Amino acid sequence: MPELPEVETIKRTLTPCLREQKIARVEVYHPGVIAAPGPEAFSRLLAGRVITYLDRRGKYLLVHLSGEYCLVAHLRMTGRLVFIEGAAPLAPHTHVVFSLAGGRSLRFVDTRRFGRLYLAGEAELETLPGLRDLGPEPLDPAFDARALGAILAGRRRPIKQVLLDQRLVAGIGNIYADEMLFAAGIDPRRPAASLNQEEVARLRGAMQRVLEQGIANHGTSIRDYVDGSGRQGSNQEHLQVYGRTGRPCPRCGQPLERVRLGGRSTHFCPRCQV
DNA sequence: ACAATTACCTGTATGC
DNA sequence: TGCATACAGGTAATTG
Repeated sequence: MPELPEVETIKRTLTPCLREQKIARVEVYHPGVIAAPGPEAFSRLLAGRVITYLDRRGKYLLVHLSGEYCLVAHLRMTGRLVFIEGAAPLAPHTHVVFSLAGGRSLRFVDTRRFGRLYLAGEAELETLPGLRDLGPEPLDPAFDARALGAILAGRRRPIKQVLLDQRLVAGIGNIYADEMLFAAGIDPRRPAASLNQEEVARLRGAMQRVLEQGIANHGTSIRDYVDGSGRQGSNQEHLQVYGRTGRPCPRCGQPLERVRLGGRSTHFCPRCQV
């Protein structure tokens, strides 16, 4: 499930394939995945535009286009954006095909159809619901312990739920939230405001380390995630707690536990995380 | 203003 | 074997 490191990896793998490519034609096989504008306008407005560069904001992928337009993608759970070299048959659940020159294409594939594509003018990007209310980028150098402390201050919700709230910090999902709280040695159920200064500093460091490791490993492929070239990442081999209920804690050997927090399964070590 | 809950989706795993 | 059910979870919308 694409979180910040996965979307960053997709951005990096797609960039050399898509830069300066012209979109010749757009086929929409499932209109429901186009959030805005309507599916016909989506195709019509995209045709003929040249991809200038790719960007990421939180879990959103931004494909900047000539003529001050931008294609925005959110892959949610099972969405994939993959670059295809030749005339390969359409994979099941292919909902949109962006045809490029020379038989190449960019394809949006999403089994569960949670993912959404938006086309917007550059000027209206800041007003897109979702993008508009995103919190700061956790890998921004400006995101220091003081910035994190300000976000946590006065919040009584469990720290994990605060980390998952995209309006407070952008890009963190269920897997990396569990991993960074383990790395910081903090119980995911603790009220956010109960963290002292030292714990906030530790968490901020853990957030950056865990996200950077995820990017270095090209993302976590547990079920569906693949990068822009269709390749899996390797970070699933480095997970310490996520999906490891009952197995020994890598630090102390105590069996890892799972609880439900805000409807999400939450994995942690009852001894190391206090 | 904030917090908790539900709808959206389908493939996979599990229980009987 | 076949069927029903649970589960995965990010976000928008809804309810409290």
